[in-house]
Amino acid sequence: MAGVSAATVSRLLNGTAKVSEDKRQAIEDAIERLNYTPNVLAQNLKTGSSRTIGILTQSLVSGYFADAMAGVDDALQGTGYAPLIVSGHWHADEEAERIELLIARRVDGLVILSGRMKDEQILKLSQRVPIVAFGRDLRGARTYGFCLDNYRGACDAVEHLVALGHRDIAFIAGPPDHRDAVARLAGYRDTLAKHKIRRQPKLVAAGDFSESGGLAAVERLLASGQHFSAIFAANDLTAYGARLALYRRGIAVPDDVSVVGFDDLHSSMYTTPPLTTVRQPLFDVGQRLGRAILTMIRGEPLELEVPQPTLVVRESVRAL
Amino acid sequence: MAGVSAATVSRLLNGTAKVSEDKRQAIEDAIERLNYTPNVLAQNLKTGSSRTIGILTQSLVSGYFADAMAGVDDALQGTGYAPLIVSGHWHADEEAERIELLIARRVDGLVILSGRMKDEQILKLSQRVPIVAFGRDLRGARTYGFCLDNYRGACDAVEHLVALGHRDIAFIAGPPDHRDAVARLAGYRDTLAKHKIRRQPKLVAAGDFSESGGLAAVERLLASGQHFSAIFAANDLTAYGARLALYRRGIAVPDDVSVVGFDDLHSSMYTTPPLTTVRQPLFDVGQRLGRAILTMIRGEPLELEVPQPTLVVRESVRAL
DNA sequence: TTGAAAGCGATACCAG
DNA sequence: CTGGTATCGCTTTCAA
Repeated sequence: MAGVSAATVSRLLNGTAKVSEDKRQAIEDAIERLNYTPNVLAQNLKTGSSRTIGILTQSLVSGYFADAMAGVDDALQGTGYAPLIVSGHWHADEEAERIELLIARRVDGLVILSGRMKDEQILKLSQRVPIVAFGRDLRGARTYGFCLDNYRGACDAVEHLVALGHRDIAFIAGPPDHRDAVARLAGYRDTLAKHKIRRQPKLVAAGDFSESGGLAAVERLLASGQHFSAIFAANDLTAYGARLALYRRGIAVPDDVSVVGFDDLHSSMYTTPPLTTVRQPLFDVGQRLGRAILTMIRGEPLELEVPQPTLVVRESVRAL
Repeated sequence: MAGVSAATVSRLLNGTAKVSEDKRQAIEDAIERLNYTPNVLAQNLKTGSSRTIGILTQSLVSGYFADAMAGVDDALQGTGYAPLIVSGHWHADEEAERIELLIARRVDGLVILSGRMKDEQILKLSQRVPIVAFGRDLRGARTYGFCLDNYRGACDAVEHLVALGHRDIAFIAGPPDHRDAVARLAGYRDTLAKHKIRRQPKLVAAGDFSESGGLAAVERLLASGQHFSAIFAANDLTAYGARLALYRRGIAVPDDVSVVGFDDLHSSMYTTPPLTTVRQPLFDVGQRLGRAILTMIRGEPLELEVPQPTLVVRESVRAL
């Protein structure tokens, strides 16, 4: 329609070579009139790149993962890359399956958020596609993975409680097979030990990173008869559940019992009282992941510094 | 490697025609050894279908949209279609831009969750790709859009309050340019009128569907000196903010003031007290959207019934 | 600066 | 049942 060859159109659109002014005009007119959009699929087939980044999350409805995904999305914005998001639902098999789906679609890179797959599996996958991961320590030619320092975050939380005079501090744990949960428990234990606070096994209750788990844990804690002036919950959701259990028993927060969470979900700013918690900068993490995978795809060396969790003091803790 | 033509491999993989047992074996061996995965991009180019469904959301971090997305994802599961998610951030221009990106990637269908684009724009877009939308009433050859009955949901909420003896009911509105927000306000007004409760303009405070908006609204409400025994918030986030504002003033919920929300986010089950609210079955909506777009792609006629919002009574309201 | 032509990896029609 | 061949829409030499 513009009276030129396809090659010329391609060159104009990609800026691959100079195109004379009159042809440029003609081409742009035709594009306008035809409502033409290049077929990315054909481009991909030719170039071998889909300009798509696969994101494997574990949940589409979790505020925790959502923040990280938003960060990745933000980093991809304006780069010509689009995110293809799939969820593994915390199930190794499903994760592997969804990743195959991404690879079949020829994603140029993969961002993996947590999960239960083995590190070796990921390493093997990285032969097929560059990968950056969050929630695991990975280093390789086409792989990079990092964690936040959950141990230190937990230490900070407990230090805070201890500094305010708390000695009987209960802990509601996360899933024992989750590395972050384990690190947080270790931080709790070690900090108590550091301050020579006697360990009371009854003060550690099992949880599962969910509100209902936190609620049930507090009921067990209360039933055990063991005294505690503060609760450190393995994550914010757990803290929400704990807070509700306390409310049901008429136990005031923070007047009767102090509560500290972990993650700093958006909503933690608006709980009653606003929750003191350890902030994980997930959006920031997501951005770094997004930028990292792009750098890796370009074949440039990547230098990443890992952000730190920080204690956010709000109103759910009081001094004893 | 299997000593057969590409055509035969294609036939085997797609079950398009019978393939003799020995060749089948040879092909499968080769696939195994080569770690071969069909290049979906090339398939797409040939078939003209990307086996991808574009989802336009407005926020990656909102529990409201997350539920709907999870529903779509669930409906797509096992169908061979994968979701490509982009966010418009409540900005018409950005929405249009992100949709172009999806179309350039040749998505086979589009799921649009809310947004600020004009219906006409969407109708025009539907010439290029089939579209199902949530949050707008659309009917067309390759378009289908529906809303939940926000008006009725709001009526139910206010009826509940009135039935329990509340007369001075404050309302915290949503963005005035948001159709759901408008419908909820209308439901509030009409229900009061129906019960011959005098309209008190001071009892309607502006909000923006966010926690901070709810918090500020309650402060203004309190400052106005106008008495109210209950607050109906245009959405749950607003209710959270309202609840915190009340807490800061030492006003108990529900003893001093009752609070009702709208949406029924997950976390509303664990606020203190658990929030009475109007439930929008977003996951269900997402599933229907996912199934609908698939039906539409197959060219089958679609018959959709729209689910209803329902009042979920929890503990943030008391009888007067 | 431009066009012709080859080719990316599949599918589908046509013979046989 | 199977192979050859054209084709999908684009990018990229190679010549002109």
